[in-house]
Amino acid sequence: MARRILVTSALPYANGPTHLGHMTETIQCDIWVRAMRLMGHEVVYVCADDTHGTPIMLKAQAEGVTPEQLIERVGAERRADFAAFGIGFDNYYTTHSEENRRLTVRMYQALAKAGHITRRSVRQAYDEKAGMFLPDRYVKGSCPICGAPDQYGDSCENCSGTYTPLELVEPVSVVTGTRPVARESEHVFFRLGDFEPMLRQWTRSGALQPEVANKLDEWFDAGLRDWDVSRDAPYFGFEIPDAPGKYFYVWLDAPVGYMASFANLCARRGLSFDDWWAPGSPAELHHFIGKDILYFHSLFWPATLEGAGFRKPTAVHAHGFLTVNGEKMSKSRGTFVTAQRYLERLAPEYFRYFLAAKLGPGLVDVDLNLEEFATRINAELVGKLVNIASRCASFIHRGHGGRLAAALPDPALYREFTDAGTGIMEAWEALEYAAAVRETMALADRANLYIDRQKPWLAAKDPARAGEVQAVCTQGINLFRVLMAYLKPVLPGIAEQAEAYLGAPVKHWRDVETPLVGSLINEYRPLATRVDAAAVQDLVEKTMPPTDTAAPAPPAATQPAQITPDDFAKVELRIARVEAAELVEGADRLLKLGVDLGSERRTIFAGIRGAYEPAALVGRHIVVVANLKPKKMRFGTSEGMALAASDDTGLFLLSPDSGARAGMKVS
RNA sequence: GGCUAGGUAGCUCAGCUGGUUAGAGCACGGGAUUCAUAACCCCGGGGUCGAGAGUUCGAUUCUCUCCCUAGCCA
Repeated sequence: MARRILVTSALPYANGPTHLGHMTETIQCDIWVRAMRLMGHEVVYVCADDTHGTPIMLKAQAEGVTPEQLIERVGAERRADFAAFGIGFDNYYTTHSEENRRLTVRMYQALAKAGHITRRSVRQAYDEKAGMFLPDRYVKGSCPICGAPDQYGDSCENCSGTYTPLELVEPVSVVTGTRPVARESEHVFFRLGDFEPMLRQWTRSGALQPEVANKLDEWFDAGLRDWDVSRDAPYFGFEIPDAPGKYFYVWLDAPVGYMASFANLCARRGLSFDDWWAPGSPAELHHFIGKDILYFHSLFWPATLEGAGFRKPTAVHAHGFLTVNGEKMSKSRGTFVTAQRYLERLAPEYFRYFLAAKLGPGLVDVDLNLEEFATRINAELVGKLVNIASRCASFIHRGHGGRLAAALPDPALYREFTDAGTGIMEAWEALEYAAAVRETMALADRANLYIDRQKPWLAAKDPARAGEVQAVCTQGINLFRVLMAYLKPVLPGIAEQAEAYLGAPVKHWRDVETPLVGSLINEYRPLATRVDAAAVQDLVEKTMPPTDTAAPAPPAATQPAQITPDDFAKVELRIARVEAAELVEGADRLLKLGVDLGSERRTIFAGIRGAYEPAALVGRHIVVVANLKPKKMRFGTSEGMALAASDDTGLFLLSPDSGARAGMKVS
């Protein structure tokens, strides 16, 4: 029976670039969405930028732009990054929207009317110079408990003690560096405790992972406190209707952004909002979140929904963080990998595959070990899976004009593959991604073994056995097709290419229960290529060794290996004339060059924006690598590489002496 | 400190409600093969299943204590 499912991934905060941590979240969610669709369910997948709050306001100030300009820019970057990684949102919206304002106000008023809102005065740190109240994290000072210096205003990293900013010894405002003063202000509170019986029941209803429910018991035991949902001006957010100068705390309107994004989609797609959000709605509501925001999604969110007369989530799926080479993502360690940095080096679906191979339903962190990443892609994805198609394709083409045999020689084996589908799809649904990938790859081993046993390359030497060759390879290609269907949630792009190659789309995973026989298939082109281990290692920045010794690093510590003239001859260098040059929207370092190579025109993206004005390049002759494999980037495909010299003092394009013409070979 | 997870081959992990000589992939050693993107196939070495105690005819699997790791504590 087809289910109706609304899925959300957590709203990324709009204050910085998208990184692989964000991608981990959305990819897990996107795989689930695609899997559920492949099972025939109706799924709507929405997300949005989380745009309100003090950090956004201050960041915009620091950049000299308005908050609206900041979130507009970040939003555009986010959309592009998510699209590049194949995240198939039905809608990616923003919490700074009219729909969100309307729904947040509606929720607040309903809560107030039902008596779940209360007000009282609180004392807070106030920065007189900036004229604003300071969030806890914007006050630093020495820990009042253990005396550790330079601690945030909420808790101590040294002794784990918690306190308020006003208790800090020698407190300092992070905004202005001045000493904050205590000031009273009336705040609006949500009475979370009103919902404790409902929450206790809901958390054990199957909506949460067992370990999460255990965790919540701890919070129940500690007692549910009122939740402060207001902030004083200046604040970037929605003003509270009956409290001028007060704004809704960003965490109140952020999850409402799920509803707002959906409402915005309703208007475009003719869906009924209430069908999905009214109490008792038969539609399911699934939230995917990071474990850091469990508190908001498992307590405040269901309580505010219930109190305001909406349905509650069917499930909240929390996941762990992404670590890189066993360490937290951190700028100082060089392990902070932005989506951009990844996209400039590797194919997005490789990351999707790696994650799927590692992810389970729990809260454990996933480690991106770069060596393992390269191994899994090369050994599993390319060496095992894609290899099945690759090793069969040529036989079907050479002897049989691309036509598959009329029947499978081993229907029982095929049946084993299709029978495995139920279990694999169930694994996707249960978020047991690693298990699903493991089972699929075990089947890939069997497919390779089948081909190895049948040895079509031997039969191919005997014209009388042509039918056998065709049959065996038809079997192999069909086994491959089944496996691609199972991995389609993870590898939507590669799966589509495979479907195009076979001329048979897969809309439902059961579509592959019927084998593909007797039909023509297209010319095989590699569906995935091995990754270069160096490109993978380059994801993390080489961090400078500690400079305690103050000794300068020895120059060129590692000499590249020597090469032969033959090695050099592999590189085709040619003179090119720059015909056009332009800035690339959204890329800080790139220029897009249109170059004349004598016999043809090429587009090349070069990371030289910092050193050259586009206009100054037009008409210049430069040196390019002409036989470089085209590289797909987010902005287009780069069909070569422009050579330039560089070190930390600057970057300089190479030019030939006058007389050289476009297309000339350099050797 | 409290709580939540986890500690199984060099690495990443699988082992459901306790039951024959503890498994897979990668890595490593040997062999075979050449259709395939040095891919694929066969064989092999390698583990006191964190430590100790208990329950049991029998525990990696259950109980307790301890050690270690990660995370959470609004």
